[in-house]
Amino acid sequence: MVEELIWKYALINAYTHKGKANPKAVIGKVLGENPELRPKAKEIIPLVNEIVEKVNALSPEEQEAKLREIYPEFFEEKAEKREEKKGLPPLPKAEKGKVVTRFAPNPDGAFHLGNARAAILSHEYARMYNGKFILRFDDTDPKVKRPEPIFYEWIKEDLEWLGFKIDEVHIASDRLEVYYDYAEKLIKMGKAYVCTCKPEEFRELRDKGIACPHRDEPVEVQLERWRKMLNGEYREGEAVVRIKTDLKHPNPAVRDWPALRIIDNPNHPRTGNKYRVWPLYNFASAIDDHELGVTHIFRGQEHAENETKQRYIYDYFGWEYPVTVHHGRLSIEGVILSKSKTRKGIEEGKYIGWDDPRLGTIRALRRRGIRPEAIRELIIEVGLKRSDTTVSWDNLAAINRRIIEPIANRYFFVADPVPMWIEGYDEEFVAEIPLHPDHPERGVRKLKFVPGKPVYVSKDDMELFKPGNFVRLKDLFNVEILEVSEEGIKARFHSVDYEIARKNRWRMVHWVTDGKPCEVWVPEGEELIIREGLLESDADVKVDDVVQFERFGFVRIDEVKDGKVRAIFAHK
RNA sequence: GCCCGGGUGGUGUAGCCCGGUCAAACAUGCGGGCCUUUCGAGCCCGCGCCCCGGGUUCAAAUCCCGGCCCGGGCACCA
Repeated sequence: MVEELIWKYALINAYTHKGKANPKAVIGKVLGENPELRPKAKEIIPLVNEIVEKVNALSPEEQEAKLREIYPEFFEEKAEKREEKKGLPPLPKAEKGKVVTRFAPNPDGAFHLGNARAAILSHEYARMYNGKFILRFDDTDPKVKRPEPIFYEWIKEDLEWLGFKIDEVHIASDRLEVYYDYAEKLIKMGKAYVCTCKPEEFRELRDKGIACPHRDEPVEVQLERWRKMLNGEYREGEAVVRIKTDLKHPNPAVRDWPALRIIDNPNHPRTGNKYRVWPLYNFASAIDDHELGVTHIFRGQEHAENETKQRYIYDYFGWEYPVTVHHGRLSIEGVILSKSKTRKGIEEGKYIGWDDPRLGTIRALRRRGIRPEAIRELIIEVGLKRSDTTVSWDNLAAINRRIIEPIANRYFFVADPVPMWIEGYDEEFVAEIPLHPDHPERGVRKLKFVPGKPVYVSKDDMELFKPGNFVRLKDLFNVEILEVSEEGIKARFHSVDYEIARKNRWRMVHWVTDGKPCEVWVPEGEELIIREGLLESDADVKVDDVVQFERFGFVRIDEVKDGKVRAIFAHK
């Protein structure tokens, strides 16, 4: 009985590992799959050792035969094994139809790949559970991180471009009265107070764990001061509403944290100077997450401690805190993400705008021809890990390439053109080349060779052009290089057949006769390299097309103006 | 200083809560081959990892203790 079981696992183990079973692995499987045997482990181990020895003495053929005899199912199971378990793990405490998630950016800059992590996870889970996804603009700091009107639009556009279905949009600056109501409630409950200490003085007391003089004053006094905050009797910096917490909390920052403060001339892009009392992030966010029925929050681990603060409010009101998932920061190798760096670079004229191809904003990635699905896939692959991750551009490129490869039509682009004069072929030759090798139905482009006129080849291929070398001009013919000089290359026609080039392993290069001017912007870290060149004249490209310049890379057409083309490099 | 989090192939992640089906998976990368009018793509084969030390256990990537290293937070910012 038990022996037979051991035989089975020992044979499987031997079969899958070159004929030699490992006794430890066999014990593991026997006990792992048959928990009722575990108490008898001491008796089973010697038995396993004995049987493994017998199994290992057999030839692989005998092992397989024996395995087929006692456990033929193994060979069937093997075939149907290997189920992919791609995608995101299930969410704790999530019920179909009841999940509500939100993404709460400050519209003070463009949306970038780093923010996209929280956004995509939130949206993805909302869809996975047939729930609701809310976009809420956290624009409650008119001073330090000032929102700008354009970014409200851009963030929405970018999310939609990513394929989001946004169920609701809320704007914190529209909801100030709501926050005021809750603040007043907390004051009346004795859970919040108006503190008029100087910031440094408060900090000193706080660090010692001592209550400030205003904390324990009666509710009527607090309400009176709250009124003075609202009606302007207190100026900026003179009063702040604090939430009462444990004054001995190990983290001093948690102790009686500030909830609302005064800004004298907010000049807020949406509400102007209508409101002078503004909630701080933790207060507004805590109230809104409850008010809007958010069940699951995804945010960066830098917010992990804010949860401690916010929970005080939830406890005072008897609310249930949403499930939180904190992920690490996401960055991408060689791409600038930081909002402040980006802003500075734009002001200094270093970047051409928020969609400069060197940047990691969603708009910049889009401009380079990165598809939204690729970004989504990347984020899902990175998942929920709490530690920070830096993904390589290669990784994004690999995902993106798989997506655009079938759609991108092919063209010849010659960077830094060099003329090549060819002797020995006196007829016009028109090469017809499919727009996409796998999709002949899309049609062909025509490239013409005219005797007496040079063809242009790329300086990038210069090392192939050595006197005596042979190269094939792709889809045209093979030539022998005769001479290379400042003025260009002299070559002689050799043969038309591709087979000849193939057999001799001659390298293939691209060429054009009369191309149209084309420049490609190639972002390389901090640099933006502009490659000037010629695009085959028959190329009918339109803005937004993602195409492949053969042997150069995938690019997105950024502009077509007066016959001149500008493209932006995505990746090889 | 105080408070969190994390260390799995070259890189990025899964597995850890609940020890055995992990002789560790997936993607990317690298090497080789096949195919191919892109030294591209695709297909096939291969390479390569549980931070260190101790402990518990028949059995540890997984649990416990200690160490090392790396992030993040500690604003009247979000």
